[in-house]
Amino acid sequence: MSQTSGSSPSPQPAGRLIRVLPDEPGINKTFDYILPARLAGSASVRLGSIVRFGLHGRQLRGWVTGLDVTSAAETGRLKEITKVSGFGPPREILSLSRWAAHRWWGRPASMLRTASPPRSVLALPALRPIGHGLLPSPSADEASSIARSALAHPGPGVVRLPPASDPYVVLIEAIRFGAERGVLVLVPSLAEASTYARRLRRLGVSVALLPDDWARAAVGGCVVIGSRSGAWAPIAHPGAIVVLDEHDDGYAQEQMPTWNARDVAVERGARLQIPVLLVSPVVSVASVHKYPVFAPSRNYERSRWPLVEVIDRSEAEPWRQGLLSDRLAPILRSDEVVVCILNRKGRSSLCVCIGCSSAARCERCDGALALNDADSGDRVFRCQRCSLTRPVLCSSCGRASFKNVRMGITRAREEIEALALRPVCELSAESVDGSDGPTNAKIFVGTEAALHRVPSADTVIFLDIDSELFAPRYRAAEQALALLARAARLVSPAVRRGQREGRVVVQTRVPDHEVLRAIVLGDPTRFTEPELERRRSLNLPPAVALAEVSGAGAKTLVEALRNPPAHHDQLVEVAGPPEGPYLVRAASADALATALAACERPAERVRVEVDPSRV
DNA sequence: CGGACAAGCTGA
DNA sequence: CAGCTTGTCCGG
Repeated sequence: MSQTSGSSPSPQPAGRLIRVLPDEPGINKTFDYILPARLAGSASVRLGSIVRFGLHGRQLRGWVTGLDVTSAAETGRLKEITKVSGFGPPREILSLSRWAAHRWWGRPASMLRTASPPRSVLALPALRPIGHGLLPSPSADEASSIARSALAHPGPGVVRLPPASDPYVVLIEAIRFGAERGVLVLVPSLAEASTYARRLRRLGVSVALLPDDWARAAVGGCVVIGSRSGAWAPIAHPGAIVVLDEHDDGYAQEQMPTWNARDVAVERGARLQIPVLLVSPVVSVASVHKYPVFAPSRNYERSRWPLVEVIDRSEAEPWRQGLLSDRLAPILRSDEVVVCILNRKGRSSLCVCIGCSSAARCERCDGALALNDADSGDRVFRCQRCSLTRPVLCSSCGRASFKNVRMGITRAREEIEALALRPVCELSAESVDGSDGPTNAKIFVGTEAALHRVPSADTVIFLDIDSELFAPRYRAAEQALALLARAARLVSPAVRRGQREGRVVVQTRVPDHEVLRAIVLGDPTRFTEPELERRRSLNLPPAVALAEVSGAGAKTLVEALRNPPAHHDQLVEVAGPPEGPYLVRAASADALATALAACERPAERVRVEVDPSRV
C-alpha cells in the first residue's frame, strides 16, 4: 500500500464507513465501523454482506445495513471491522426483515439469520440459464389453465387444486411465466422440495435447492426451491412465487418471532408486483378471506378427491364398544396397505416400570402419572388428573426406571391386530422406520405423523376424527380438513403411480360435520365459506388478528397495551389470570403490530405469539 | 448479549 | 471499608 501524499491535511479514515447490525439476539442496534481497503473482499461488500467485528471485547458477526454512512460517532472512536465473511441476504431482504420484525414482534436479526447462507459464501457461481425452452408445451389441462389465469394477476392468488391433481403443472406454468427472471417455490418440507427439484432437473431446468444451493439462488434466474426458510431465499427479482400446500402449518415458525412463510412470500410478491400463487387442495380460511380464488370446474375438482367413507358411530353404544367398527373388518383383513390414524393428543399416557411392568398410578386419586420436568430440572411424576407430583419411583418394586407407553396407539394396535388377523406396524414420530415392527406389515397405525412417514396407501382410516374436529383450538376443524387432504393425497393415483385409487375412511359421531361433507363431496368451500362466516361473527382470525402474551413481563406489556399513548386502534385484551397468558385482539395484523410496536419492551421476559396456533 | 461500573449488603 | 453481590447501562 502506497503512502498517502503529505499534502492531505485532514486524517481521513483508511477505508469506507459502514453500518452493521450484530447477529446477537440481545443487541438490537446498529454500529458504525471502518471497512479497511486492505481487507480481502472489501471491494465486494454490499448491503447485506456478512462481516466480523469487535464489540466491547467480543468478536461478533453481523450484516452490513449501511454503506458510506455519515456516522454520529466521533471518527477517532471508530474501529475497523476484522473480516469480510462473504455474501449475505440481498438488500431487498434487509427491508423485508424489518417488515417481518414489525409484523411478528421480532427483531430483524432473527429474520436475517434465517436469510443468511448456511456456510460462508465468498464467490457466486456463474448464472446458469433457467432453460424454460425445455418445458413441455402449454397444456389444456384445467390445473394448467387456472394457474395461467392466476399468473395473469400480479399479487397473491389462491389456486385450489384437488388432491389427485399434481401441482407440478402449476410449477411448469409459473416457470414459463417467470422466464429468465426465475421463480421462487416454497413447499412444506425439505423432502418434497428435493422431489420437485429432481423432477425439474430431469427436464434440464436450472434449480437451486435450498438451503444447500444458497449461492446459486443468490445469482437468481433459476428455480429456487425451499421449505419454510425459503421465504427468505436470496433471489432478488423472481418473476413469480409459488407456495405449494399454502394451508400447511409447517409454514409457521414455532419459535419466537412466529412468522409465516406464506405471509412473507405474499409480502415479497407485493413489493415486486409479481404473482404469488397459493396452491392447495384445502385453502386456508385466512387466504380465502384475503385473496382471490382460482378454482377448477366442479366436475374436475370432485373427480380428483378420493372416495370417502364415513362410518357413523353416533348410534353405537359409545363407551362399551371398542375403537373399531365392524365395518372396518373387511378392509383390515384384505391385503391392502392400510394406514390407521389415531390422535394421541389429549389422551393420557401411561408410565410402566421397567422392572415389574406395573403402571405408575397416583396415590391420591389413582390417576395415571406422567413423566414431567420439574422446575429443578429433575424428572418427576405428575398426576394427569390431580397434578400431585412425586419422585420417579415404582411403588411395587422400588425401581426408578420407567418407560412411557403411548396408550392410545398401543391399545389401538392390539385391537386392530385382533380384528385384522395380520401384523400391524406402529408408526410414530419417535420410532425409526420399520425398526419396531415387522417389515412386511401392510397395516400401519400411528398419529398424524404417520401420514408423513408412509409414501402411499390403499386406505387411510381415521379411527377418531372427532378428536381432531373438536380439539379445543379455534382452527381445529380447519386443521382436521388439512389432515384429511393429506390422507387423500396418500391414496390418490398421483402418488401411486397408476395404481387404482384408494379411499379414506373416517369413524365419527358427527357424520354431518361440514368438514366431512366437504371431503365427501370434494368441495372444500362447503367448509371454508361457513367457517369464514363463523370466524367473522366470533371475532376470530382472519377477521381479526390475535396475539398470545405470556411470561414474566406479560403483565407489564398488556398494561401498556391497555393504556395506549395516542393510537386510534381499539384493542381488546381478553382472558387470563393475572399472570397470563393474555390474548390480545386487534382489527388487523397491522393494527396489532403497530399497537405492540408502540409499547416498550418490558425488561422481564415476554413471549408474544402473533397469530397463535394453540388458542 | 456480556463487560464495566455503580450502588447496596455483610462482616470485622 | 474491603470484598462481594445485584442492577443498569452501553457498545462504534
